[in-house]
Amino acid sequence: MSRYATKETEAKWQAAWADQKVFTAKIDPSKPKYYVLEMFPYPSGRLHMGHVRNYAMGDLTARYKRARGFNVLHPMGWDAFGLPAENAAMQNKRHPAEWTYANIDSMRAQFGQLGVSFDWERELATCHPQYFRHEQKMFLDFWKNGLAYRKKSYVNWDPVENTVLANEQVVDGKGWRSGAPVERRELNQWFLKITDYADDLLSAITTLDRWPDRVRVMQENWIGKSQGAQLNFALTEASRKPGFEAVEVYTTRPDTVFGASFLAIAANHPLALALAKTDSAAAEFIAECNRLGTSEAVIEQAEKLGYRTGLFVSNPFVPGQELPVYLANFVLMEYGTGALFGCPAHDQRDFDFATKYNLPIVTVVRPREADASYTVGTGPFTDDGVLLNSGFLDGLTVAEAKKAACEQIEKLGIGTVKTQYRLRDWGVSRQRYWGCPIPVIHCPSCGPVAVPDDQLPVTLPEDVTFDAPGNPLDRHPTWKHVACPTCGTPATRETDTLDTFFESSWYFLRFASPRAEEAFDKDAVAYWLPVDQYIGGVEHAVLHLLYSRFFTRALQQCGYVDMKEPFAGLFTQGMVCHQTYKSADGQWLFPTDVRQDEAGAFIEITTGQASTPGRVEKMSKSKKNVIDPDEIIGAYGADAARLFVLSDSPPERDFEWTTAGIDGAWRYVNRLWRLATEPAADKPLAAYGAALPDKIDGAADKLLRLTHKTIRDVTDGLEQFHFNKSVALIRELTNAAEDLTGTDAASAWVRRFALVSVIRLIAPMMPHVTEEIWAYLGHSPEGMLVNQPWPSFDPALTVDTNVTIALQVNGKMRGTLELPRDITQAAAETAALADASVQRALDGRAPKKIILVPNRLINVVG
RNA sequence: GCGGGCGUGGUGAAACUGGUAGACGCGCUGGACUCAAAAUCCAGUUCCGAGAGGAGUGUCGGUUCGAUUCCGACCGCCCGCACCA
Repeated sequence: MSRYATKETEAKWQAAWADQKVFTAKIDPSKPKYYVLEMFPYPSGRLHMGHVRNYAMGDLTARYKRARGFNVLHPMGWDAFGLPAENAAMQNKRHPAEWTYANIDSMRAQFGQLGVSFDWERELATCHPQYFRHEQKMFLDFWKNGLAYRKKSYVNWDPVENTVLANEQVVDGKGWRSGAPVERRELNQWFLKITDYADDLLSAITTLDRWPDRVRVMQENWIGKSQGAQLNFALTEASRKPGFEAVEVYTTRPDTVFGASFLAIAANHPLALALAKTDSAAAEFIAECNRLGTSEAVIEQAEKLGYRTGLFVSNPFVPGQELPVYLANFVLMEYGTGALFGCPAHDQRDFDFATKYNLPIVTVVRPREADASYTVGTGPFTDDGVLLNSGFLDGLTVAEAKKAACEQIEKLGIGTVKTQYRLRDWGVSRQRYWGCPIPVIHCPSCGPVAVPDDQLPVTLPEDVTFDAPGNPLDRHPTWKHVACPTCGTPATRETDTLDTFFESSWYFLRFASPRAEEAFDKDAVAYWLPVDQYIGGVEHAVLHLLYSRFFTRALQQCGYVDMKEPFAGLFTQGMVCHQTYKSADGQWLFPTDVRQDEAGAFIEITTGQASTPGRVEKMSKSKKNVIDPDEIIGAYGADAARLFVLSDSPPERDFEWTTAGIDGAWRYVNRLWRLATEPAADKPLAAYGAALPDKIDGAADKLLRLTHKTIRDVTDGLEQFHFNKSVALIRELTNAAEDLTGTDAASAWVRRFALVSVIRLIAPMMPHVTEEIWAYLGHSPEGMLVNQPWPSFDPALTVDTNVTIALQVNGKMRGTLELPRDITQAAAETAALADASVQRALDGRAPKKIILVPNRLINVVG
């Protein structure tokens, strides 16, 4: 029995596709275009199984759409800036560029072995000056158009590393590498004005009808629109300070102003800072808050604390009522006005605060069914209800009272109706070397000045060291010292680089014309964009996808492109998981370090000791539950690996890698190969080009009809991203083709038709073995399988002449009947009542009613 | 707490708008081939029951001739958001 030779065959076809430039995309206005894009990878050096799954799906889509007659664009590039390169530089004394480009080379080779249909002529790497020179221009254009600005902002500062940390890099309030407590520090940072587009980004979500609901919901939550009022609480005479007449607060519950019992302001609120100058206890409290860091997880865990300032404000709705002003560690300067009023009776947090500091709790909303004597008890009442103890609002519902309160606020001239967003402007400054330099020069007399066009790109100096903490750009002896482009006096370059989300916010546009002198060739963008199908992990549901949506709008505003939504269709695939194992002393073990003994117990191979199997979790280096794609491709070939990751689970769900699963896929590859090359004596295949037999009936006719049905259903499955169902249908057809015996011409012809249909349907998943079988079966004169159109089906042959109908009595299954299609009610009744099991179940009773669902079932009610 | 999703054999999962639950795969059991093993092939595999038959899609209830599917209550799991004023 011959085994299919994966290595030689896969390499052969990969070379053939490349030689004929099969996947090179060219603009062709006569054909409909289809842009398939998988999120481009960070060049870590090796593909992991998550990549294999992601790119198997993208490649399937690209190859399928090509066969359907689309002009497909399927490019690949590298998200090449980022921290790991700097970490590697520190550990291995290798320059980040050298390390990155070497990684790109090895990953490109791995993609080649997988047989993914990329157009490599469009390859780009974001760390290349020919890429980021456009990005620097964009940044400057954003600045000119008011979409980029500089402001002081609080960051997570690692005092040992001398750098800013992202929130994810802060673990338990400490730097992930240094272990030093993270500080809140105020730095001058560049921001992009994503908030300008908050409302548009939110309302346009409804147009993204080919995006998963959950991603749309996540973006809605992230933008976090709320409607409310901004209003002033005047400071009492005794509390006034120069420049502070009142405290402005934001509220979504203007209906509860009558129930206010305190004001709370952020520790870094201007009033708090003014107060700190004369009040050392307040200054102490503020310093304590700043030690907390800015990570939301940290803030959440911290105890809610207040400091009573001794200042008072007047309640604008209750003449004469004075409310104490607190500094509070839970009030965020970044949201609203950095100040709020507390209404303990109708808000959980305010209730807790009031209880802790013994503040009054005034009930101003009662449940509809309660009477006017209602007061809140052990907790706040936060539902809808009716107002009381609230002067002109009494008797109104919450919604009516909000409206009335807002009108009153505007009439009194103390505030306005205000829509607020949770979304904040995008901070893009990073104190890092391996990123795109921000093309700005700081001049002592002119301030920040744009680097002139003819001096772009600003490139990174290569002679840098990573042996000291902090930013190598900042401590480089010469790089930052330049003359001011405006006045010529000595000035310094901006030493921060851009957040790497910047590069990934426009690469999908650059792919349309990757070698164009301008950032974008207008015709190419007009033809290829938007991306028809974007595929990637759900972990990018908010940041990358929201930034890209904003960026496209910003580019439109600056005249670069004429569109605002970059991704028409989005698919988020699940993670690749694997069982974890621990050794006897509690260390993680690689799956390859563990075997099972005869009894099924897990044994650590090197020590012979028992190993404990743990949960099935996302493959990660730290838990060692990883499988190296190279080893799998070496042992089983790319086709088996691709088939397995597509066949076992719905693509949006997590996928568990198992040895048994890849074995099963491997068996199928070989089975197909044998069916084509060594058919059994009683199961011959017709010769290439054999004429359609005059008569096909019996079992051969059934297989013929099943083949047409399968072509229809597999196509539907692929259109809907139900890859696992399509695989199941193809395997079913394979089984049926193998089950048909007979050496007659009709059987041989149909058997061949079924088998050829199988390889054509599964070719987008397993492109190599199917190409080989196609050639083996004599189709070479028609050209390669990769260039064949998608198989079509004959609707007339997707229905059977006879159908199997379920037979029920009172809704319970009593058997099945083989009947001609579309029989009449009368014929169905006769057939059903003649059935022995129906008579037994009726037990002599007369049928009251007989329900016929055409070609499906007959239900006798009796 | 708010929002979204999910719960089906030993296991990954199918079942279109209510109409034969468990397709397809994995595993397992038995058999064939083999000196033997691997590979391959054949048969079986939801549970109880020898059988007829009965039960069964997280739990309880409802609608219906008929419910994995629709409605109500509950239990459990996953994901996102959250001192957001």
